[in-house]
Amino acid sequence: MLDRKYILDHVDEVLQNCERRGVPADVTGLVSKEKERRELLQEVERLNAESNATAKGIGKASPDERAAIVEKGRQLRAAKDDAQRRHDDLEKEILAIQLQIPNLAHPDAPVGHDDQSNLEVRLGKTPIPKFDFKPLDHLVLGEHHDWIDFEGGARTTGNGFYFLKGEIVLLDLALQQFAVNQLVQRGFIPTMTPDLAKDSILEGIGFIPRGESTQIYSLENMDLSLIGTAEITLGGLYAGKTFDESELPLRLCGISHCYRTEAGAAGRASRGLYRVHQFTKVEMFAYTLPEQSDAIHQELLEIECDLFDALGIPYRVVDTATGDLGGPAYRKYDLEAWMPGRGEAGEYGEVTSTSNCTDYQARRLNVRYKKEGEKGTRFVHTLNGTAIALSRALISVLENYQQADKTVKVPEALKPYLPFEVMGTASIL
RNA sequence: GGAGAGGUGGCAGAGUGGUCUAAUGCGCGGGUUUGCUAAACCCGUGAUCGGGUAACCGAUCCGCAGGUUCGAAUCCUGUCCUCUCCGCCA
Repeated sequence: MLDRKYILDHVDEVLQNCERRGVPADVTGLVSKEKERRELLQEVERLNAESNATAKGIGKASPDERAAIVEKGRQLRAAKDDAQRRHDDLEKEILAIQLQIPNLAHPDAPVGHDDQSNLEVRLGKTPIPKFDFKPLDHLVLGEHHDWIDFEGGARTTGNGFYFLKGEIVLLDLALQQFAVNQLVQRGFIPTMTPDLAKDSILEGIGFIPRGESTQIYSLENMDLSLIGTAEITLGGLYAGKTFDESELPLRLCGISHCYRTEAGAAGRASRGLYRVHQFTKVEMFAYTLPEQSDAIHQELLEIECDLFDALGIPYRVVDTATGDLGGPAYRKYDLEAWMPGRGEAGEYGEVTSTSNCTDYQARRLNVRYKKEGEKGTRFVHTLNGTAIALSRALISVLENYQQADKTVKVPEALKPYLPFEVMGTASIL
């Protein structure tokens, strides 16, 4: 959510931003309603002040005077209630518009209406592998070794759910440990978060938990939903808090399951583990001072690059175009890993994403900081980034490290966490 | 899940319908006194929103949301959280 004063003072900029991001919002409606609301607010306050003054002297009034005062108070209250009601209705309408207005975009973010305008900004250290055989996709490999069982998932839970079995489970855990260890070394506080969160927290982060096209599973008769990412719980963790300046930046990482309905997202590009209803993710999250957020955003990106460089997986980094940013992000980078089994001859597929949400989420969740010697409090900035999203990381490892005999080598960086160096030889399982 | 107790300013803690729209203490800031520090004494001490060039003025805030009343920290309803005990359970 943008600051209301800022919107009023920068109408043209906000309108242009909505247009560039392809997010329609009735900004001019907000401006006129807000003007009307402020007039009503003054009316309410005037009536309140008068009412306060009227009630004050009643203690030492004679019975006649008392009756007059009560009658006057009654009238004032009726007038106030009426003005207040009109004010509150207006406030609701304004807030509804305000919540639709997306965050501003970083001036360097590429302008464009969709992901076609995303800008490739760099490549990973690992070159795209050359195979002297036709590489398979992860699903073929996974079914061959009985590592991935979508049939079992469908039987027990439904289409889009799966079991991991055998060596791939150890690979999954190794990736988690690798990522968490790297992050702890860099000063991130490791957390395991709830997999459920209140709808109000989801909304604060920028998700819409209920309704037709929601991507969120929610529980019946409760205001709880399954989280789509630990960003939700890590952002909710300090909702309502005022940090001391010295506590920031605060770096957290969270391990959680992630649940997504993926409504209307079926298709060939979603084969196998690429788009599933449940996966595990190690997520980075940071609360920062406003002046720190750009640098921390670069830091999160560097970490994501370092992790995939260390894993020996080729990737490219794209700077996300305005039209593909969604609501909360001010700037977003995606890492797209090379997936040799994807498409006809390999394609890049998104494996991580890091966003600087500036104060957009903090304003909704009311997360502030106080600066020594400064009056008042201001909103923190929040950032998030994927360290490792397990399902897609598994795809990139299986497909890039596969060998002609369908076995899969273990990335050097994961060897400390695994009791084998090659998967699929049936040596230990 | 059941029973009970409680949530008040940075902290502690009083206040159970109108002389205070929050006492008092601690903490914090300033001052007086004073070799220095300390003590003592005096003054001050929040947030949010709105109006005003400004000094300043007004409104709101006692977990949160409603309600009763001319008037609510105080009464009523709902709800969240904390603590104690019981039950259940990995």
